[in-house]
Amino acid sequence: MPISKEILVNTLLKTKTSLTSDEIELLKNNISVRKIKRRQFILQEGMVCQHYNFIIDGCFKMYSIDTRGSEYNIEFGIERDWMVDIESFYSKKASSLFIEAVEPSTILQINRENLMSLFNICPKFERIFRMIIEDKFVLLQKRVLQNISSTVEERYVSFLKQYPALSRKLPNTQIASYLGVTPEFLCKIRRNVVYR
Amino acid sequence: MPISKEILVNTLLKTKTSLTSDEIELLKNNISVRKIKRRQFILQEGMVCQHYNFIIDGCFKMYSIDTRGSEYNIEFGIERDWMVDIESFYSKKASSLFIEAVEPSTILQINRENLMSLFNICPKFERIFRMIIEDKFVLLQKRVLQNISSTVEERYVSFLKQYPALSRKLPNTQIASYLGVTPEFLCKIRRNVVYR
DNA sequence: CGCGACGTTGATTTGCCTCAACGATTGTGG
DNA sequence: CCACAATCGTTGAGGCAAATCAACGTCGCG
Repeated sequence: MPISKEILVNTLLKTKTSLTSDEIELLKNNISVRKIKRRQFILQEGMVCQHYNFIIDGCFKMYSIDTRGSEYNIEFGIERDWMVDIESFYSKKASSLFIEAVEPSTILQINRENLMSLFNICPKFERIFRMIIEDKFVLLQKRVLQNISSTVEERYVSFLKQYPALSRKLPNTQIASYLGVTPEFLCKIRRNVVYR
Repeated sequence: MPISKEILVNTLLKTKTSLTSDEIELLKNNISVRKIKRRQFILQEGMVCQHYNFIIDGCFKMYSIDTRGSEYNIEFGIERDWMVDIESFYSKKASSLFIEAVEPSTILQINRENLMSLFNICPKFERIFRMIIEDKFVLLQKRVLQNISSTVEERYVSFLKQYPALSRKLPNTQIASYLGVTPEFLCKIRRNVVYR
C-alpha cells in the first residue's frame, strides 16, 4: 500500500471522525494515486470534473479565463488540500474552470461513483466530506470579507501571513491574479511592505 | 403543526433526498418557529451562533463591523435561504458577525445539539446539510470570481439579475456594502445602468 | 412635526490600471 | 551544459476608476 495513502488517512483522522481499520481499507480501495507534471491539467474548461483531488505533494491553481483571455485565480492548493470544481463534480455539467499543476505533484483521486458509494456504505464519509466543504466555505467567506473591506496592501500582507508556503512557491503574478490586482501594482506595494 | 414547517419540508424534498413520514416528523420535532422584528438580531458579535436558521419569510443581512465602525455585508438571505455563522456554530467560538432582520421575518431554528442528533440518528440529514453548504459554497465562489474579475458596474448588474427580490427589499446603501463600494459611487453607476 | 436614514450630485483626491521598456531569472531544447 | 527563449520583476508616465467630503432634497418613522 503506497505511503501517500497513509497521508490522506492521517489527515482525515484529524477531523475527529475516527475510522475503523475496515473503513480505512474501504477508503484506500476507492482512491488512486497519480503523478502530475508541472503545467499539466487535472481539469479543463469544458470537461466534467470527475474527481475529488487530494494533494499529497506539490501545488495547484484553480482559475477561470474570461473573454479577453485573462486568468483569474480562484483557489490555490498545496499538500493536504482538496481541489475540485464542486459544481461540475456533482451536477456532471461541463466545468468553466481549469486546475493546473504549478509544480510536479502527487495527488490522490476519488471518482464520483466511488465517493457516492462510500457515502452510502458508510455515513462517516459523508460526514467527513461535509466537514471538508464547511472548512473551505469558512475560508472563502473570510476572503470575500477581505475583498470588500480591505485595501490591496492589507490583503497582500494577510495572504503572506496566512499562506507562507504558497508565497514561496508562487510567482507574484499568480498572487496578483488571486488578489485581483495587476502584477505591476502588486510590485509597487511590495516596496512598502518588505522594508517595514 | 404550523404551516411554516411544511415550507422547510417542501424545500428539503427538492434536494432529491426523499424523506419518509417518520423522518419528516423527526425533523419537525427538532425545529422551532420564531417571529423576528425589523432590526432585531439573531446573532451578534461576541455571541456563539447556536442555530441553523431557515428563513420562512422576510429578509436578513449578515455583516461584519471593522475597527472604524463600517459595516460590510457578507451575505443576504430571503425566504428558503439558510443563514448561520458556520465557523461559530460548529466550533462554539464567539462569532465576529451580526445577523440582523432587514424586515419583519419568520424563521425556523435548529440548535446544535438537535442537529447533531439528527445527523447521528439519520444520515440522510447529514447528506442534506452537506448539500446545503455545497450550494452555498458554489455561490460564494462565483462571487469571489466576480470580485476579482469584474468592474463594479458588471457586479451590480449581475446582482440585480441574480437577486431581483433582494434588489427590491434592500436600500442601495446595503447593496453597495455587499458589492464593496461606496453608496455614492453606486448611485453614479445606476445612472448608466437604468437608462439602457 | 422633526429627526434620521437614504438618494443624488459635484469637486477634489487617491488608488489602481494601462502601456511601454528593460534587466534578471528561470526553463528548455539542442 | 550551454544558449536562447520565455516568463517574471521592476520602474515610470499618464489615464481612468472609485473614494472622500460636502451639500441638499426627499422620504418614512416615531
